Amino acid sequence: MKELVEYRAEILKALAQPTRLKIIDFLRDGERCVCEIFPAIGEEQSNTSRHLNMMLAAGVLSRRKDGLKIYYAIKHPEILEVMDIVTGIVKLEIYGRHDLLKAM
Amino acid sequence: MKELVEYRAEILKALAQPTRLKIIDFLRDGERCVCEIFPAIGEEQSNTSRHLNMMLAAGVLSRRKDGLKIYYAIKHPEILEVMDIVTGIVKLEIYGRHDLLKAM
DNA sequence: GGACTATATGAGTATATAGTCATTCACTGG
DNA sequence: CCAGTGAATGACTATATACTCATATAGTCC
Repeated sequence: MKELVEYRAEILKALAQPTRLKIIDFLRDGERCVCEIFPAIGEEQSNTSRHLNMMLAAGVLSRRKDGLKIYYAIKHPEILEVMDIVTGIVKLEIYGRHDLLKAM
Repeated sequence: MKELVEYRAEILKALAQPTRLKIIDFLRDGERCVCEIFPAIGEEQSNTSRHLNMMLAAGVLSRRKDGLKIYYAIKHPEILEVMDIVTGIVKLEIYGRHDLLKAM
């Protein structure tokens, strides 16, 4: 039986990867189908599909079928709160480092 | 030069692992030395040290030396907010699954 | 049914990760 | 300086991860 700490790790791990972060960012304003997602983030369809399924399994995304298309959405709005907090921490951290000057 | 999305992933990754979550949980009430941390979480000293250093590098922990001992602490209180939000999501998720009945 | 579109998956590769055991480094007090 | 304690690191192993290319599924429309 899975421990609470493992469930927490699973959710955080589902967020802790650049490609998946791009997907989350892209889904901020609402659900999108795979055919919109993978060109937007610049990844292959197959790779994007795997990441989407992984986040679905972790409970981070939800999925809806509509004919041929499959729409994914952020399942819990709290995920976006987490993202905002982490972005804030990054900004704090960046002023203490010397290797990033862009994308602010 | 590292992208913003990579910094975010780095911080989230530093949190997304059971052993590291145990460390974070243990550091909730304040700084602790390595000699207190590794027995508390039930891991080897060397393994604990690696995780601590990893979280330090990611900007999640801070470190203070005092003689022989090295004290680690959670660097940003926002980290704890993230943890609380994720715990809340896990609890929501668990009621939709069937493989966890404990530790609530 | 057949052509077509959207998504998922199998198989493979290269790299990253978590962990162990043994050793080294850093600091302290006698 | 030496013995002892606390923390970090080297070397290694086993497993997980991200990705690619090719193929398989599932649904649509003629």
